[in-house]
Amino acid sequence: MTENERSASDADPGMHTLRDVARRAGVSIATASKALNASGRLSAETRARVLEVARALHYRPNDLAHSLHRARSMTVGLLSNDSFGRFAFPIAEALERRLFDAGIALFMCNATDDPERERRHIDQLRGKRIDGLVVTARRTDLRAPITLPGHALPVVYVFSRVDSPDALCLLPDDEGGARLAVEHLLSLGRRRIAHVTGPERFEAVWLRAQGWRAALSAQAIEPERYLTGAWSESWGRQAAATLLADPARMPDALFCGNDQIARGALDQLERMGVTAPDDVAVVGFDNWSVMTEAARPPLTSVDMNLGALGDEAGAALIEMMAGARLAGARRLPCSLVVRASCGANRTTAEET
Amino acid sequence: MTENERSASDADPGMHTLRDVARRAGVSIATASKALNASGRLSAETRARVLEVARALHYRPNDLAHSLHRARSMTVGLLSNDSFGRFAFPIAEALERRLFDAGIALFMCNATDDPERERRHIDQLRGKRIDGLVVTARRTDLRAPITLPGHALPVVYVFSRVDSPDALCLLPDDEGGARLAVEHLLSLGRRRIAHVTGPERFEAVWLRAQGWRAALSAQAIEPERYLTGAWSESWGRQAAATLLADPARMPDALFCGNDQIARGALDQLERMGVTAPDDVAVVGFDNWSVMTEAARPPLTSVDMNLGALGDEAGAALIEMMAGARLAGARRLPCSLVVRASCGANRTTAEET
DNA sequence: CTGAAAGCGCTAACAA
DNA sequence: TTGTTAGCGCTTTCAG
Repeated sequence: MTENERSASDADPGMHTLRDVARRAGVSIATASKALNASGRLSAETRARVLEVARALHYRPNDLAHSLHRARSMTVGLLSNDSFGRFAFPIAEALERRLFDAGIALFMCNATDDPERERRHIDQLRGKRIDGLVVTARRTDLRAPITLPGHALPVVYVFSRVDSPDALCLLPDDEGGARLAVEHLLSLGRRRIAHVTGPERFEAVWLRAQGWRAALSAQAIEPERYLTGAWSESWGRQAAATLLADPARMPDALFCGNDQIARGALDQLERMGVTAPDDVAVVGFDNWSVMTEAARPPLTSVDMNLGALGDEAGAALIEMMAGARLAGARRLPCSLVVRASCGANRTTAEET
Repeated sequence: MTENERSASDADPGMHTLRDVARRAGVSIATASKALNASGRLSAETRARVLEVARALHYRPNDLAHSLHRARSMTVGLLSNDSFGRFAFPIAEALERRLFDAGIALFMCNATDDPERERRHIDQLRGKRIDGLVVTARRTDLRAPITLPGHALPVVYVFSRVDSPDALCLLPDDEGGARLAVEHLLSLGRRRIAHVTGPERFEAVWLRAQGWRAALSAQAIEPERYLTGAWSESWGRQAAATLLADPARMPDALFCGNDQIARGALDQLERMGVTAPDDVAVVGFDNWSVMTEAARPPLTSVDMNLGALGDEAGAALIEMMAGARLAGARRLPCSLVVRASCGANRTTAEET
């Protein structure tokens, strides 16, 4: 009876069970279990025989049965209340890696801002007996907390904010990131630093503006020339044109709310014969390589360290699954990645 | 004994079991099961009582137990051999939606081109007793087939290609998409259509070039001026400069291998005082809105319909899980999304 | 050192 | 119409 008695070419041979292994090794199921889990006391010879058979049969224990027994599924849900876009993705990736390294599998759930869909996803996840849940989004704005009926499940909100004080929310420190950018411009001697950013209904917009104001005020500079618009290149172009229209009030630096705006602004500067960074320095936000590298000159930008955020979310969830009670809103530091657009020729990143 | 006997504020109350429901409704477990599954014959009164209790307790059946019994986990793995980027993501999203609508949950696995990591992921998925597997990638190039030891599991490769003839591979029709683009340019009267594209080691590069050649040859036009380089804007700029250097051989259209190249080319045209689309029409590939909308003029581009690809992958997998034996490489049609850069002022999409 | 038995939560025969 | 029982695959006492 060789190992290919049931070969992969059979029509759905199913997978071997512990019973198969035990039978073929001539031991009881309990013994086989002990051998495979290295638990209990067993003769080396028996253990070796069981392991040998298991390997030959490509035996893989059934996690479903295991989970049923242990009441722990080693499984976590990742719920995005928006399609996983440019922001949610780096987070999801780092999270997945962290959890996988801890032996935890990740269910991918996309609710696309549809409450009914979200409800059904949560129901499905409850059925799967997930041990934890990560909620993420495209924006860091406030959302309604997840309610898990009659069941205290560890939940981490990442790049997503919730009102409840006992919820754990992991967010980028937008304000600190903005301060970092503006302080860098100040250190390079810029004084008339304008801020061009996105729609004011985004929390990130006013946090970043806050950082811009704080950094300027700290140097006794009055923050003025604050323009909000869309998150687009075309808004960046338009804003730059507006800012440069009056030569008497010409800024010497632009801190932009995202990289697209910054790139549009750089474009417009060039069209108007204003050179960056000599005449006007520009700094963006997001450090999105597609933008920073294509911009001319390459764009200095604030990096939200989304990977670190996802990693931290995984670590926090693992702690919570082990019983820790984590709560509150934690803001993780951003970094500034310096490129040519701000007038320094350093290309290294500096951490906060 | 009210429903909040075990409220969410308890320290990990766990979840209620069918036994709890049965006990509280004063029936046997089997009866409760029948009531909840609407199976067997039951008095309406009993059924109602059971359902009422179940609702009050927020009872959710344990899918793990169910799966163990049915030997079907209603669970599928999504394995990306590269981080989910711009291409894998729209696919993943549509796939998730399709599977979720069929009651199937999706495990997210990222192997990041690391074979050892891939192996461990597959092992984990085997343990979870997944009913199917979707393999995806950032590129459509050939990869090694997944091997599932001793177990015939339905596998769909999407945006990812495998040599085996009995593997099902779903891919975009790159060649057809390119033909679509070039035919459109031809229909607008362009004749000297150059092709600027990415590195030749990408399968997509030579497929698209193939389409470009085929469309031209069909009109008895000799395909010439074929330039390969990086997938970047800066390559697009450089290539455009090269193509326009010799006024005697000036092209009247550029078909680009992706949107970044196309955008770079448009940029360069403008810098050289060549107006698009009047002097030179430009068409891109990918229909990546970040690029097409920021480009000036807005960029006409080929859309690979990645969502449709993901949806189709889900549908195919569901069929296979039901016993269908699907195989072979299927190429799904691309569409052309017409914007201003090619000289037409239509803005509607036309399907292949 | 090894095996028999109970049980995780659920479903499906089969009895009553 | 309802209940009893066995079993999905595994782990874990507890006897032998």
